[in-house]
Amino acid sequence: MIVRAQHPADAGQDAIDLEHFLPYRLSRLTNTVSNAIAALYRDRFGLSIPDWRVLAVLARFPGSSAQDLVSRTRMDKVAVSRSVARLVERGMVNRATDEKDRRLSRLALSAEGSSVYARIVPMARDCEAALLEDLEPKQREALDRLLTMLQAAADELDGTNEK
Amino acid sequence: MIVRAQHPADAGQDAIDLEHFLPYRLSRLTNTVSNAIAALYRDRFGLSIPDWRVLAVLARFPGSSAQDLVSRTRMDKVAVSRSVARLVERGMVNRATDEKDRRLSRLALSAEGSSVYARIVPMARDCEAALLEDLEPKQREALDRLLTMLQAAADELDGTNEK
DNA sequence: TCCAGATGGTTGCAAATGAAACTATAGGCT
DNA sequence: AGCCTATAGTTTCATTTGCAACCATCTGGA
Repeated sequence: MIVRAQHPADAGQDAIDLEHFLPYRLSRLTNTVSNAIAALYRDRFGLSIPDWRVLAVLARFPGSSAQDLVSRTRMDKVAVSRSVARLVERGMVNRATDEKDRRLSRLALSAEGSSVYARIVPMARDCEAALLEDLEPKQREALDRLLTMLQAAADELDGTNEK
Repeated sequence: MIVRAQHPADAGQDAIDLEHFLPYRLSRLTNTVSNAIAALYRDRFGLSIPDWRVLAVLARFPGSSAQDLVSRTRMDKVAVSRSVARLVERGMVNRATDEKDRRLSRLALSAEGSSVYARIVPMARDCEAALLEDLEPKQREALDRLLTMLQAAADELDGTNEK
């Protein structure tokens, strides 16, 4: 059934059109991308996005502590703790207590973890490539700069609202 | 305490640096922005972001059905149902059963809802303005185009992965 | 040495989210 | 009319998430 189209209220400057509202557009884009990618990791490897992020950091920075993961991924420390627990449980990550400071664990990919990671990387790259496919090199540079600036502005926003 | 920096693994092309990985950057940016905005709505008006989205659509398209809200906001229909229930409960939205098709409700802002909406709009605009502050007009246009292209590519991705 | 406060990490609980089942109404087909 | 399927919307349940409280360990100063 076709739902009758509604007449836009003529609210002029006093209304916001979500379709053109930057935060909404960002949110929609991110959700679409994240869902597509999450499906990929989940279906093939039973990994969530947080899991994948942990793997990615450990591949690049073996021996990271949970705290290192928090700062590198910007994930919540609880999310990190749980991802790590899952991955250790599944034999993808090895955990060893640091001898110097017994509060922290040194984490690294196991052979199994490295193997899974190596199989995911091309998929992740393909995803990114598909997103950027229609952008010319100049546009990609522009995107890079814009994202950096927006993130800085957002950090600012977040900081000032906080109190 | 300063955590000892880890040596990046020299994995060359086989590793992904999250900091430069587009889906991750998008996700991070969106989270930062959403959190900042959510805090704003929540603290002042006890509204969640889904609530705010429903208000925004109803302000522009009074008489929308729940289904209209779903297609306009891209929210899940369950989320819409719950937001609407909350807002009706709190007297911000009026619900009336459509006479022609008694399955659907016609929704609209109440006076109270309009008033809250009117008070939020400037805050939302300020947020957006703060994000765009440092961008020149040309850059804003570029951003607009890029977001449109990325969303199209992401929709594509989502569609192809689906099966 | 010993205590107070800071830091690393986990656990418990409550709220948010999503998929699927369910109710109610509509509309087409025989 | 009587049935079958589709649509609108809600409810239920299981999973995810985030905050806060918590335990263990470390560090610096009296």
